[in-house]
Amino acid sequence: MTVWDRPEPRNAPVPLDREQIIAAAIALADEGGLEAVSLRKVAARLNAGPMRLYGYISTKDELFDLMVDEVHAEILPAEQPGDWREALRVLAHRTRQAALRHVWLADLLGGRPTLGPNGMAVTEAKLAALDGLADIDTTLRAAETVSSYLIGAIRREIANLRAERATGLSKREWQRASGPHLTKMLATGRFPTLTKVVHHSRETNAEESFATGLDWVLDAVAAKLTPPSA
Amino acid sequence: MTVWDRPEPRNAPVPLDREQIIAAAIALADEGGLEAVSLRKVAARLNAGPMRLYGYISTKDELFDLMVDEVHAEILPAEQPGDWREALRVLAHRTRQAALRHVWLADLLGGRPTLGPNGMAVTEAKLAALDGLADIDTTLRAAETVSSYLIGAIRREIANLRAERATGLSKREWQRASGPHLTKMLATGRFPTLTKVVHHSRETNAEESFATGLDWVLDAVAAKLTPPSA
DNA sequence: TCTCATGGCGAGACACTGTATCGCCGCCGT
DNA sequence: ACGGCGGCGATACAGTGTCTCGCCATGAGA
Repeated sequence: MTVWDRPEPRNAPVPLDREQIIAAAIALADEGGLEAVSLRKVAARLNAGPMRLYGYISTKDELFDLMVDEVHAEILPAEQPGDWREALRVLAHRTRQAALRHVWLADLLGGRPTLGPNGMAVTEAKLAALDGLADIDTTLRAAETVSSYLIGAIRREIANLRAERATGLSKREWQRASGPHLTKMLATGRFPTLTKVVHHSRETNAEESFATGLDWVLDAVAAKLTPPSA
Repeated sequence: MTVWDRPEPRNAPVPLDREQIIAAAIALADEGGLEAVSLRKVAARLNAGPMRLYGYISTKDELFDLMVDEVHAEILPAEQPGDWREALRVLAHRTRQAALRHVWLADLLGGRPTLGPNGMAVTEAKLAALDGLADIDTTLRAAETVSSYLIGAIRREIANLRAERATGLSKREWQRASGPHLTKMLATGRFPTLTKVVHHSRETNAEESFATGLDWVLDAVAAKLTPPSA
């Protein structure tokens, strides 16, 4: 065996730490979705063998948790508005934007408790915005209600976005032209209200829908924070 | 080769239709979660080879869609209350109960548009409950907002439930005893509000939390359906 | 400077996965 | 009784997450 066919002693012996692993995994997910993330591919991107990762990570789910936490760092704004409502609104919109940048986030959001440092910082920010405006239980319920709406709305939006992308058409076009199944379903007459809505509703802008629903939920929260009797 | 070692001409030649496949898949998922559902195992449960399923199903994701739609059949109540608010409340609670019966539903809810007949029937029911109480766009927005809360709240609840089950303790116990990570995190002092909430909030009942948040959202919807000016 | 022990690393193995291909075999029509 | 057809499953393939184990490069000690 000559020097030439002997493998290099190490392929770019990058020191390799968690951050790099997470970054590589996120890059992979951004490009090809969550299912494109395999430990082998993440390792390959770092010029390492698959088993090397297990020094920094103990399971694939743990890697997903770390990815989610990393994105939560993007979500937390530099500075928070003093107004609780504005603070929650900003947090919500930043979460949505992060999900649009990293569509795979929708698959993970709400799937596990967020115990990472950044995720907890976001939770803290939500609670802090509401702190002192009502008793603790109401504060907690308010934060949870807003978060629930957030998770559901983002998931729905991304799900629709993917469906549209799959057919490559706008929503309106999609349901009319490329959705023969839906058309047939509606034609059965078993869904009169749905049919009416589909045909007569305005062309919807996703961001506007999100913002409107969010405002409604915030209205509801506001009503509970400042009880009408007080 | 004798008769004895020759395989039976067919292992219980069950005619096999979609319903059975879906039922088998749901049973598997109920027992071992979504990841316990593999085409091989589903087929085995029906005394069939894996490839047999492809006559009724074209991909695994499609099977998941069918499972979700099947559960939506459990969700639709026999009869709907006339009161829109009560109708939506019943629908929401039935969805939650279905998710508690089939925890894997939380992983799928909101992940793809619901285009199955039962899923669409549920959507129809939601819209029908709100029909005529406002213009079409408001109706749609209301239904979507409630659905978003529903998806997020269920996902969060199931995520927590799984985390608790993993440690085998009650929520309170969990965060106090078995969550050394969390304890350490809170001890850093970077999450003052969260810490306060964790220590001072009431022991929470999941169903009550869900119901309360739902009521808030329904309040918000009610306010939009009957504008204060009218 | 030479040697030895240590431990990080990766090759390989294992038990699976979803899905495509293809040839057998039982059944139905003639 | 025979022939052709078609549904079915064995087999194959490219992948997956994770475990085990032995190599080899690096450090310490003589």
